[in-house]
Amino acid sequence: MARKARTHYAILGLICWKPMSGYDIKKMVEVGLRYFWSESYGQIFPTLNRLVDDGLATKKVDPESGGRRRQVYTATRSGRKRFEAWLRQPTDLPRLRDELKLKFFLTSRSETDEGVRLLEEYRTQQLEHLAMLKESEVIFATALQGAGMPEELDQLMKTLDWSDSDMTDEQSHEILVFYLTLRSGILVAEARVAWVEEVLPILQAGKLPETL
Amino acid sequence: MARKARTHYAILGLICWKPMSGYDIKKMVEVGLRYFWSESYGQIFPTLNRLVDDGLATKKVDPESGGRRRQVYTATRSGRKRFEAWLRQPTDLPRLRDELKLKFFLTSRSETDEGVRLLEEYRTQQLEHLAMLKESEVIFATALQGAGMPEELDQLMKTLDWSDSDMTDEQSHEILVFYLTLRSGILVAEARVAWVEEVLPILQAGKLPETL
DNA sequence: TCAGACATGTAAGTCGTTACATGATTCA
DNA sequence: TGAATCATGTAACGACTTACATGTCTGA
Repeated sequence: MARKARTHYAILGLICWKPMSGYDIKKMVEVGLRYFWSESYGQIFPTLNRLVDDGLATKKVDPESGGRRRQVYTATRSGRKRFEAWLRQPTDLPRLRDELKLKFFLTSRSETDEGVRLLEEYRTQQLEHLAMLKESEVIFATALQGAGMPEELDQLMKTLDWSDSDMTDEQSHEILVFYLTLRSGILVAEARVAWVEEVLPILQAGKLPETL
Repeated sequence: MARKARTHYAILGLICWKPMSGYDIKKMVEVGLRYFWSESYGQIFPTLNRLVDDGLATKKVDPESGGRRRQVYTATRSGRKRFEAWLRQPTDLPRLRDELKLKFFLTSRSETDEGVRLLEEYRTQQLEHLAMLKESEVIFATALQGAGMPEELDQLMKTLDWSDSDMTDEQSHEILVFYLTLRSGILVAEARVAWVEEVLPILQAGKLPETL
């Protein structure tokens, strides 16, 4: 397998988690993992077939499927081993390429106004993102507090192949993990907003406050 | 130019900021921008020549250079215009692909211990990163408070072609901008550590605290 | 019957890193 | 003289997205 092969392991991990088709994987990523991961069809299908070639997964046609025949992929024993070995390997920090900070830096020889404008754009963007995350947070928290299963989780439930009437401990644990990863997105977005609040007055004053 | 062409604009922006060679750009990125950007030689040199082909930059040999002849690139008028237009375009959110959160999610059907281990690894990693950032913070703050120019800034000073005896207002403004982008890295790293502190006890308890 | 959802896939191109090749100068 | 550093560049690969092509079933 290739150098980092993050996509390979992401997909291998998902089919270890639960046998799935390429389409299921895409749904799963869009509904549940979108706060910290993305995959496109152009990666998913070639990768799945590559996993089969490498003996890490098997493919079989789902006999129950209506529509075009679903190809369901399942991790083999050696696939699981490979996945578990990857889990234990040290994890790189996410790649840093923050376009807005680059723009901000590059305006340092222009008018201060330009930097202020960029910071305000950043704040607006992050606040919108935050609002979206907080909506999801409420949905997950409702489910976790046993106060019913919000409609918005239905699609996720279906992808996970759960019946909506009975929530087992394991399912509730999985919803908890969704919630926890979501919290991380919220804390980071809040930190970015806090950064703007800290930095705007300094930039406008042109210097650090005396009280540092 | 290509779809997003972040690298093109990053490099164009740097030579608008100040005429530089490919080698200077690499240094600049490593010393000053590394908290939010990266570029490799494999991108820098082809991109610089592409900018010349497109009429956005000019190349000339630096007559004063010892060693192998330096090729110094300068933005043309149309290069500057292009760069300024890019600055005003809406900025995408950074791409999300956080490998550790993926691992954390994928362990949700394994033993809780595995998730705990990953969170602790994340905390350690972030704390190390934070310590490094805070060292740099002290260095920049010292310079900004006029308490002398720390040795560690020498390389940066040289890349920016400043003599170390006189710090003009403009130079001090640029150091301020370095400092402000650094603060952003610090706030985000702190938020990630806070996330671990929040999440570890919840994961170990297996449920949200009653007091939510 | 036909729009829309489900489902799988490919081609082309963009984006980015790593490893390597090369050459000149400085200084111990 | 020869190691370190400054400096430029390419080839090969790997990572990822977008747009497109295709096919099947369901239900209005």
